[in-house]
Amino acid sequence: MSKNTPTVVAMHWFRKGLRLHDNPALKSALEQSPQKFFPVYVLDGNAYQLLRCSPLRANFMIECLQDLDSSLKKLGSRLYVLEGDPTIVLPAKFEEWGVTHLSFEEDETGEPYAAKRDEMIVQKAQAMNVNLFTACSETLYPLKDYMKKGTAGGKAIANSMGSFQKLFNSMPAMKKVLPAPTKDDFPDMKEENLYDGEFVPPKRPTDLPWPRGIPKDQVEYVWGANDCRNLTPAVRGGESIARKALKESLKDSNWVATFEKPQTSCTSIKPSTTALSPYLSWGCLSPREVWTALDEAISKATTNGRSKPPVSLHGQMLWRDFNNLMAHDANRESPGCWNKIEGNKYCRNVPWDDDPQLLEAWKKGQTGFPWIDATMRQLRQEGWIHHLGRHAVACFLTRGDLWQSWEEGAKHFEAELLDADYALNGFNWLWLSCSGFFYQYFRCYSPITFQMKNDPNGNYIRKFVPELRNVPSKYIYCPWEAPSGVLEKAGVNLGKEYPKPIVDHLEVSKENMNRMKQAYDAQKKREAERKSTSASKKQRMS
DNA sequence: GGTCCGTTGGGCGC
DNA sequence: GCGCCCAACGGACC
Repeated sequence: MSKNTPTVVAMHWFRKGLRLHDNPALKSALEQSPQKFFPVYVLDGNAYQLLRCSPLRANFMIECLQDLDSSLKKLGSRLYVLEGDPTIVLPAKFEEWGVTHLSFEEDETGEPYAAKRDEMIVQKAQAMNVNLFTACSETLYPLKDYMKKGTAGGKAIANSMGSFQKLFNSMPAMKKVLPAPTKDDFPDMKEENLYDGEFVPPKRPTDLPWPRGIPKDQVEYVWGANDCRNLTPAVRGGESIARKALKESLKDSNWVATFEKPQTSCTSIKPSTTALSPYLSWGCLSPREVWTALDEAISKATTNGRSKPPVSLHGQMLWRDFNNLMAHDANRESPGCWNKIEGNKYCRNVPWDDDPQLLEAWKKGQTGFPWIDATMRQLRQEGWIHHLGRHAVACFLTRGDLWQSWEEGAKHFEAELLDADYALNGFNWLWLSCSGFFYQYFRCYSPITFQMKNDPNGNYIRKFVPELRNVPSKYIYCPWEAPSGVLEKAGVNLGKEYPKPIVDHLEVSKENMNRMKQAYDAQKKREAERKSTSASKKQRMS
């Protein structure tokens, strides 16, 4: 290196996108041929991913960071884990390490914490003459590209799956999947620059920072040393294990080619779907790589049958992009509205009740409806539930039975699901509560009969609600209908070992349909009034 | 204003 | 396992 060559010190900032494969921002930073390279992750207790975060989720994140660190070490590098507010911690490191180039994957959904954070970092980096390299690799296409194409000529952006599919099919060829960097791509860092023993990734949830400015007794989840001891995560975190899982789940090419989501089971003990969603939401897997892997698997299939979007596996990837696009569009007009009722243009305002006891019973799996409770307990136990199970419990909490706000349900899912995803979670809660995108509120999931035909023996309930494991199949979905002798023999006193149903499903679901109709009518009225006011305003002005 | 559609409802009869 | 009705939503398109 000649004396006059300025030193290139690059930093790649991992946030989501916790992977080395198909990581275009990481690649572009390495392409600057840096003399020093710092892959960093910032643990911020106030980040939305940590603020309300179950022990299983915290543990999953730690596994992702540990894996990233060990993969980087194999390439002669390592992960530098910092702690605090990134907008303060990172500029300090720019200074200390002499950073000249910063790369990161863009967050396009407009999630408020990320949006504010990135705006601030970009400002500070520019002020400090740090060159920025960003890339969109969270979705199959950049959301801004969908927006551009989908609103050309003053069109409204696609807001149904059908119209989104048309938009998707009109997009140009997808970007190629990038290989992971190799040892040669990394600079030789002198030992003193590796900061051995410093900035090490957390090993257990208790190593994670607390939210700042929130008293400990008001933090919803306290990460104790033994919190994960009795829990059994559905999947383990990290890019390495994610790549194995991808290969494994797509090896039966006929299964991949004929996959139809509604035909999969939500009462099977092991996931009947790919269960790759946690890897996509944390970015351990690249969506484009999954898409390509699906193409490859299907090309090897020997059956004639081919499932199609929206129910096929490709279709599941499309749903993901569509949901991200909707979150992006909603937040573009009203920042941070996506997981809220207020100000969300895609959300109808339904006057939900606010009953903490009902909400708590739902969260704990103590509603007295065995299948609902089993599903909610699987969520707590494993951090994952089948999509249709999510439908049923979401319907139950909101328009179906308990009439509680979907915002509360969404918060709980965000905290407990390993695959919690800002865009997808918001979309599905809007959908299930009939607040947006889906409006057929007279189609209501039965908390009793919906799964009877798929799991007549109630094995799923027996696993997750062990109090009921000896109840005969005939009554396993509705123990309150069993003669007392039958329950006694099974060792269950309703109201003691297991609760009586907290509502009368037939009664409240009927009632709630009427409330839904009233809410819709009220919304129509409000809209008509708004229209006539704005029309008369216009008239007055002219 | 009419018609058709919307990833995965429930219940009945056949 | 399929077709049909239940009572009836909004939105796109004509």
